[in-house]
Amino acid sequence: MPAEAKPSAKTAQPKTAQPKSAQAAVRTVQPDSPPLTERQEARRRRILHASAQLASRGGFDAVQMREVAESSQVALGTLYRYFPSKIHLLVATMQDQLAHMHGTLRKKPPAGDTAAERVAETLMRAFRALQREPHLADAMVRALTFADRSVSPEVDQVSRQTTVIILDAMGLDDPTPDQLSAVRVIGHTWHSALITWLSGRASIAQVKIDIETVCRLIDLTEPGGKST
Amino acid sequence: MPAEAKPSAKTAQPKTAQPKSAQAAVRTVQPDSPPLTERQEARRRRILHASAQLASRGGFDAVQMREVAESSQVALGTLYRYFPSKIHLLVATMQDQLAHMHGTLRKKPPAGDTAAERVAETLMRAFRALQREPHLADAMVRALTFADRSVSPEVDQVSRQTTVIILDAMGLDDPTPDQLSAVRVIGHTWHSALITWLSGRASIAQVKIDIETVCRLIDLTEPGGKST
DNA sequence: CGGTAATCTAGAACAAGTTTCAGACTTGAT
DNA sequence: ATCAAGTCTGAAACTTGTTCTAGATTACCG
Repeated sequence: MPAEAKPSAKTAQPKTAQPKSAQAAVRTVQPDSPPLTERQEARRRRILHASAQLASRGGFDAVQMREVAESSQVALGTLYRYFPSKIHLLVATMQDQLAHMHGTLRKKPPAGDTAAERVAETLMRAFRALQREPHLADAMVRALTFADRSVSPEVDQVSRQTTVIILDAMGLDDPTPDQLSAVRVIGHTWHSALITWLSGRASIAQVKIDIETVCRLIDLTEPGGKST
Repeated sequence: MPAEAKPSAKTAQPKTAQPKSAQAAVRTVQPDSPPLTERQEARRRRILHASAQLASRGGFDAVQMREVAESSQVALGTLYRYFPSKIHLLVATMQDQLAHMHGTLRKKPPAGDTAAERVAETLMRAFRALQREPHLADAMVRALTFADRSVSPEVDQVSRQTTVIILDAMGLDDPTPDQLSAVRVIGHTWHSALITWLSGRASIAQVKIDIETVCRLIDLTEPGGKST
């Protein structure tokens, strides 16, 4: 009955399926969502690629839906079927990049002695990676913070991915509520500091200091921390 | 020669002045910029009022430039002369509201024993105020995070204002670099936590926890703190 | 193979932010 | 009072995100 499966509003969109890359690492996504045809999978990848490419040049504004459609050889309507809005598209692009980064980070675990050091090192490493593609970073981060409720699931997924990366760096498997809260705060800081840097309101040095500062919170929640 | 003074690109708009950044940490606004005529001042206020009003209803999307112009009895072109973009307008609206809030907060200083407690209390109070106008909060915060470099001066001004509020709550006049960094991190967290709440990804309780968590950082930087 | 339902395409159409323009209006100086 | 320069107005035009439509394609079932 259906033809190429059906990436309809609940299917092909970035929301669902991603038997993709990082999943193995942490169960990146939801198990549901009808599988995509190979051609559909290919289309999806072409779209994400075009998105990242355009973003790498001019940033958020350079990612124009018509251009993405053209670049990825897909009709505008189809693009919208896969990604219901520009924001959805860019958030999906971020999920993609994050998964990639997580994989990279895993290969070379940070070497610090304390959890705080390792987390700070990891975040700075991620930050350095973003510096290499500032426009892309701009597009993704702007999309992330501008996203409204209709994109919550996807944005939440990105948050979770970030949390996993931080917990990984801490070397924790089973964090206490206190630690989870600290991790959330670190995520907030990382995110917000990134924005101030992207908009030219903070220097790289300042971002570094802020990250190091917030990472001290970890010591406070560590069982054997200084406050014990 | 000029007529009603000239709110031209460099005047009435919030853009100008930037002898700023950390300059006086309190010097809320720019001393320069040609003074506005009374009628211009009135127009500006009408515009900001209309903006806040529309935002209080539907949030970011409900603030449509044509409507703002109509509501404030100003031609569209004039609106754009005063505020070069919707983002500029909303950020200016935020400056307005922030100034108002700072005034309110000053009247009833927080009563906590420690600086951390006072800051947390102050932020939660501000948070409660925002809860009363969630749509307005949404519009302002989304504008703030979406702002690109062309709005940096204004956004920076908002950051500074926030910093002042926090320092006020701490009861500090002359913060150390360490403390300033902690304050920045608290600002990041406040901002980002607000976003997660607005987009429905975090509960009020969670925001509270995060704020309390990050405020503990203050203890770490306090001269007589536990780490000394 | 033929049928059918869903997908994809091309392109028009719509919405809201932003720009542009000609002409009427103000302001401050002479 | 007059004038020059800058401001405001009203309306059209332009841009880019998003929606809609009719028809061509594709996938899968029997």
